[in-house]
Amino acid sequence: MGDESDRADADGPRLIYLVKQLEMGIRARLDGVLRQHSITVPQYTALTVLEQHPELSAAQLARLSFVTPQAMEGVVRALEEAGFIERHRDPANRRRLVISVTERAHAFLGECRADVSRIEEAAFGQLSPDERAGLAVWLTEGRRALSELGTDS
Amino acid sequence: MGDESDRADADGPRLIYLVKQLEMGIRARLDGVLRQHSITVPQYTALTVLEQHPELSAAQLARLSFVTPQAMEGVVRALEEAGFIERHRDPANRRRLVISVTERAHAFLGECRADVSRIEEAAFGQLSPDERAGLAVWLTEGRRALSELGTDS
DNA sequence: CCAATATCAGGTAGACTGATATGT
DNA sequence: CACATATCAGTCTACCTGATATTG
Repeated sequence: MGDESDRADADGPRLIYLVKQLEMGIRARLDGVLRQHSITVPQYTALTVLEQHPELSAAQLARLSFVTPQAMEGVVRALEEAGFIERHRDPANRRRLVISVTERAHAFLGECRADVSRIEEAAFGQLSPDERAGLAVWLTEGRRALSELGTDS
Repeated sequence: MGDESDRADADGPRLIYLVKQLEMGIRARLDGVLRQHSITVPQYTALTVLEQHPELSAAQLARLSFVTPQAMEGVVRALEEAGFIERHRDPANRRRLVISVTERAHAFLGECRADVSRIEEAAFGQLSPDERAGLAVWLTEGRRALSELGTDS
């Protein structure tokens, strides 16, 4: 049982710290860029997820994002008030409010794309396409593994 | 100029999104674990950085963490009030308040180690030592590249 | 009756900008 | 005087827990 903890010391910082620190750098840069477009980082992140996953409910989006439904409610409401999403009652399950991304949101995301791509290139520009693909696999795999554990221990 | 943005579409989600989503999963799990130890995720993260970088000032820690000095001030003050750090005036530069980690903090971090290691293993347990090392290099490199750009665009 | 969804209410923490005091 | 550091003050967002109504 002492094996993993000893190794964590020997190998220096844990991977989860490195992920966190890299994300802090991304968030700071993204915050500066998105401020000019009058949207927050969580709102923008949620919007991009919604763009790639149509027909999602707020509760499903919350689970994908590892936050409570209440926390996601505030983000989704802000996006709705900004005219970036619309919510319609699901006829099959009338308790579900299905989220759809508006045309305005597509246009908005298009306007942000170049700015966001610059951050992507700043962080990972030195990696080859193969290295980027490998990194994407590991990040995705880590995310999937954590989602299977649930939010509470 | 359309090259990077087109490729971002073709390759699916950007790496910065994957980093962000993985970090959200880590944060949620870490939040649940650290709650039981009565410390927040930013405070714990700052404490581990301070443990590995002695003689840091709050301003330096803020730069390392990609936040403003004012934001880090609140985190550092909480750590100070909890008895995890002490601050002493630097004799060479009397405007600097050098931070040192207390014995109590070392003991506290030791108590958390097993719980945090479980999260690390949950996320990256399927990676080989070589793969972990490679991932660490890319994450560190991305962090370094972003820090050279500064917080504002 | 229980589970899932949406949402209201209240609380805390962390992040920002702006301003100020002090030391180099 | 310019710059770095520390820190006060105000504000906003985002996250949490708890509670409630509705639907399946």
